[in-house]
Amino acid sequence: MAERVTLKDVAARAGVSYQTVSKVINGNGNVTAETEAQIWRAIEELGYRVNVAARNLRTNASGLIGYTWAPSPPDRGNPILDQFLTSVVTAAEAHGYHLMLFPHPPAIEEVDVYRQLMRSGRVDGFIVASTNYDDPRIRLLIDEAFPFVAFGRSNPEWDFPYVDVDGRAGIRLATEHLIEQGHRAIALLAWPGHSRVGADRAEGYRDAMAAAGLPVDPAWIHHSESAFQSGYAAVQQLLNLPADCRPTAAVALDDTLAIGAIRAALDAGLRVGADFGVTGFDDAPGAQYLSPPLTTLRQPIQQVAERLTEMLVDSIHGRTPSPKQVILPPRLIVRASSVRVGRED
Amino acid sequence: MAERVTLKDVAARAGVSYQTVSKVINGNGNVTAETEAQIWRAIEELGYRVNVAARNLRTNASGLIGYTWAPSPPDRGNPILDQFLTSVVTAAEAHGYHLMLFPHPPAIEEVDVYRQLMRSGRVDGFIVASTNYDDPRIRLLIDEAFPFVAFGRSNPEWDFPYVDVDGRAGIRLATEHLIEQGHRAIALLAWPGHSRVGADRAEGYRDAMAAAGLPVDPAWIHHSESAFQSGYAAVQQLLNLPADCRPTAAVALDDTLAIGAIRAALDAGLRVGADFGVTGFDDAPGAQYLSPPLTTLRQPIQQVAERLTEMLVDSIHGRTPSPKQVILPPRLIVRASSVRVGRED
DNA sequence: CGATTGAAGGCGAACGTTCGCCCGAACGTT
DNA sequence: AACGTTCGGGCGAACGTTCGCCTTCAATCG
Repeated sequence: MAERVTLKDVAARAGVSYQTVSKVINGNGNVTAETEAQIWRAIEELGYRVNVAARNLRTNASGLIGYTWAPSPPDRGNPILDQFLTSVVTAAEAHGYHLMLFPHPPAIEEVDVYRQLMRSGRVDGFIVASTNYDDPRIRLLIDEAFPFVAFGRSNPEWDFPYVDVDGRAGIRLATEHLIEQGHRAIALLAWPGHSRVGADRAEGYRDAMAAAGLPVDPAWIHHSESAFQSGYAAVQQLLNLPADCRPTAAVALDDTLAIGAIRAALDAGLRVGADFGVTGFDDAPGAQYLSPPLTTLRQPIQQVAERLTEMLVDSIHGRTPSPKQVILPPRLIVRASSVRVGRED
Repeated sequence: MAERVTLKDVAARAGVSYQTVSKVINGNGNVTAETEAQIWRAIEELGYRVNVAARNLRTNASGLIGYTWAPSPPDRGNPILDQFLTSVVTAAEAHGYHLMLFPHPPAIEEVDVYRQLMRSGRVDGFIVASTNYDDPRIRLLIDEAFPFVAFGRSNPEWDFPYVDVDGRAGIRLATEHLIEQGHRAIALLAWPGHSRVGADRAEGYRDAMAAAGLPVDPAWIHHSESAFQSGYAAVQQLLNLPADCRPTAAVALDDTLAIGAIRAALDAGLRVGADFGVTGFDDAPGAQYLSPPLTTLRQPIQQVAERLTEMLVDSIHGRTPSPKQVILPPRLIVRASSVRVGRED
């Protein structure tokens, strides 16, 4: 257990007052180049590091950004958590911040946990993910005027800083791509319930179909949990439709559904790509190694993370981030699952 | 921006000194049930939360556990980071700690970053992952007597607390399983270089082969980067061996290699499972949805995380964790990629 | 040549806790 | 009746910073 080196120790060695050392470290204060050099030397020699607890107390800040995320079911990891966290942590450090994780609270205690973290001064700001309509966390943070940035949108009438990926444009791209491949009857594997993200992505499908003048048969739209089994079951049903309204392709709102869809099509004896097109969303690791490799949408996670961090740091420092809202486009990654090679139509 | 509520405010309302309030909150101090109730009421009414910066300064602790991890290449996510972090964060909170992430430092600055974090008092302890022989981080932390727990082993002569998964036993299980399926010529898809984990796992393969009295042809052992392409290339080469020494199965040290191996076998016209057995390691999300589903080893991540956290908290509080070293067995998950159905041999 | 200015750095105070020690009252013991 | 003990709670101090203001001294100016 090493002895703690404080400002006073450094000051004694450099022959100045300890407050002057503080000034040098923080870049304020007028000091000759000579004394400054002496101070830095003393710091070096003693291996001094500022005591963050003391600094935090004095400056009333913590240097921490709070983040939590909904744990995914064990059979289905969060495909982008790794990348996301890496990017956020790196970007945060560049601004002198660190990321503090806290457990995902049950919905009932949700706002309480946020309130406690802010009241106790444990974090300077939040990154709020998995947003939804009427999100109570966002409501709270707006009301308390506490710094935060959301990864995802919420109620349009609420004015708060967020970064989001344009799921609607993404799914539109995927749908257009399938149309281009000659598909006319295209199914949609969507999510259940009233999810902000799900609704947004689904719009992209309708956009593309409408723009191409293609009718949408209600039987083509499946709402189900994001799970392999759901995707599988959905496509099984779709393939049982009468031939005149049987879809030849499916746009899935996420990769997991898409993988189930592929398997169902293969099991039905279809060649995925040539006979039945499938697209996903997320570009989960391994999507490229499926057979056939999955066409999907890749989110610009690193950019998202960087923007989120910059905007949050601005908010923490009392600056309004500009722009206050950012929407980034995903990129369509075309692989074999959606491509008809040498088709005749 | 809400006014900060301090101990003094609570004390004034409850009609006691602020130090008494502190005592009540921390569970020390002798107070009548009556005054205690009054104090708690005042806390409730004012919505008081302790100021962690002040507490940290006084107690010389931060309530934070530091963690970093090597970011995985974009095409291959960390299959277990999500689960691991969820488990650690939850376990830590149960002990009053939070997890602080910091960017993975380049090897050159590695120990410096750890040193700074400890000197500045930003964290009370570390969880050190991806350990290796002669790991400089472990050396540093032992030397400085700073609390930490490793996820993984290092030099056997170093005595420090760790939790590890028994990769050797795991790979042995996988190999034995393949032998049981009738395989005699079994290849090993191993990692390059001098990796602690890689060496350990590879031992399990030799164990099983030796125990079954099976010879190991050096041509069966491939060392390469953990990547789809490596697994693919390795199996291509293996299948080109003369028939009398051509392996009929492969044990891979991780799922990524295994997936490459499966594809190579399929592309060579073999039925994976029946003609050519493959096993992986990690049970990556999606491994069960491959075709064929992948036989693999699942690490008891949640247990690992819980043990790590308990042990670290013990260390932080100056208690020697007991046991000081924990090795947990992985579980073999048998799926179709390694099973010969109705084979005749 | 005295007054003014600006740079260099010292100094006191405060941030909100926790910790150890003290004190008075009440009680029981010899 | 004098004494020790325990209980309930007060009080001063300290943790290591940062911040604003003050002092000193030399250089500049009218």
